[in-house]
Amino acid sequence: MAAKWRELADKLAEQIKRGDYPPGKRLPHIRELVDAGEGSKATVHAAYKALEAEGLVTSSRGHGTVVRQQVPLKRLGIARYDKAKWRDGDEVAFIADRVASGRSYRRNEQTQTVSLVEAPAEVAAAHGLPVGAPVYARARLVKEGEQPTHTLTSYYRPEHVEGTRLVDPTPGPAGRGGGFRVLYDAGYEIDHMKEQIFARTPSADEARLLQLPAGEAVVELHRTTYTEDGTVIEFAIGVHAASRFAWEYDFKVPDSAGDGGKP
Amino acid sequence: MAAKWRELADKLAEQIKRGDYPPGKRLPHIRELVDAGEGSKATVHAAYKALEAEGLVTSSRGHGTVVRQQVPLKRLGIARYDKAKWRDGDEVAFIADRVASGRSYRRNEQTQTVSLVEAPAEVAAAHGLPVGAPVYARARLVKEGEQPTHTLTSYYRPEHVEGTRLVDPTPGPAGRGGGFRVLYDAGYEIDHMKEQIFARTPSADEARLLQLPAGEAVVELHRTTYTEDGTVIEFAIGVHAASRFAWEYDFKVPDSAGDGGKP
DNA sequence: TAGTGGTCTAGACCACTTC
DNA sequence: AAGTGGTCTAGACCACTAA
Repeated sequence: MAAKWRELADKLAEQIKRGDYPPGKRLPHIRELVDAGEGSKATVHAAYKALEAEGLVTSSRGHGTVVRQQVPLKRLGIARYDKAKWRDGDEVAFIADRVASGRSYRRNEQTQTVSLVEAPAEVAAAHGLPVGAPVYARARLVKEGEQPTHTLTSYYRPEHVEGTRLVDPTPGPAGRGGGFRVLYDAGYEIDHMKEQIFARTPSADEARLLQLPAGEAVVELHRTTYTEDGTVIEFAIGVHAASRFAWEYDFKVPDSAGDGGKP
Repeated sequence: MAAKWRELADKLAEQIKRGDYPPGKRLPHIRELVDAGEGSKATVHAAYKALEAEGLVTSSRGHGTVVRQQVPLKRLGIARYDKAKWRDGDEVAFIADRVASGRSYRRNEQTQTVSLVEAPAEVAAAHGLPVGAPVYARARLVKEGEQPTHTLTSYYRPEHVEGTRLVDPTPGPAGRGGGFRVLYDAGYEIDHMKEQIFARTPSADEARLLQLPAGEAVVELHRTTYTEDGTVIEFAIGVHAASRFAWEYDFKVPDSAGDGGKP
């Protein structure tokens, strides 16, 4: 026999999936269910908290508990890095992606701060530097309308970016073409990349910054960008609200014994 | 002022990260903290539940609350599909990957069931079939020792696999070379793939099957495998415990205006 | 100001593990 | 049998939102 709060949560989840409570609709108030004999306030509250952790509803004080809108996943394919977009056009990679998916675009949806910091271990390893070496960190918080969707922090070696727009401490987006364009103009053309992806529980800070509902995970992306000769020109760490993104990769099946997939 | 249970949870999390409670060590019992004036039993319990949701500890009745062992992420690169491994050798892709990372390998770490089912929407779309068309589903549950790590269900079109070892209803692994080898022997050589990745909250069923601690997310992987002429020969859905895997992809930066990255 | 969800207490009982 | 975490109650008060 499952716990009472579990049974109640499952019952409500079932009703939500059946459509009894469409997205945006309020669930019964906690006290109503208490009066209806579903248990004490703490029990009903536990059920609601479980539904929130499962991503089905969001609760807010003074307002109620409403069924969450399921926003479609934004699909991130490697086409978002297409050189034509940032070299010849006027689009930053992440924005180009949004344009392609038909969503609106506003200039102030990205905030940025640049600072010179001591390289953390992961950053140092990616750049082949000793831990604590000075690197430029360019941190962005990206929003979709009012809602933050992810953070993205790029780390550069000082000798690559000093004197460029990238390290201009004035807050604001990198401007026409974005960071890759600035590097290109500085003589560093990006050639290939490595992306590493995993999901984890957000820290309390990240949950606040990204306004994550209780129980939502984040996906961390590590992107290493190389020039043709293998120099690491950028290492970036992204932290994404898990419910908003999917990643997509196409590749040939490798064949180390033949010639059928070796890059 | 944060809630009392939040403060307690943060304090304990801090102590865990500082090393006061190394992995495997028991945290103070709930009643001890109640006696120490940290709050009522419900309050301390809420703090412990938060720590569990954050992946730091696991609680069990009659036993106590212990600090979780942080297993290193298993890195999944596309090299795990190397043709040389399954075509010329004796290894299944996922096992080859484990051998490469120096872990032990046991035959019975994978269970398998095969059945003919009506294609769900996603499967039908991937194979270009109408929803409900018959497809073979080959479902595996993969374990690392005693602990389940992920499920992987492959869907095949009947005309591709009928009469092969793949649809042998006898439970057990696919045998020498794995599924790709069977397809290769049947005249279908895999050539390229598409992988889609996203994280989400597990269903109650998945949490039970994968023995997930409260609050741990799953990563869902959709893998479409093509022959050289573009025929979809396998569509697979994997559900992975988020804390155990990372994915890794290398690729050229595309250039739709030139020749520098077009596959 | 009224109504919402969120926190907290004190105490009871239950389910499970260990001895 | 003793001790653990888990559930549940009844009731109080707090923080926030909307009319």
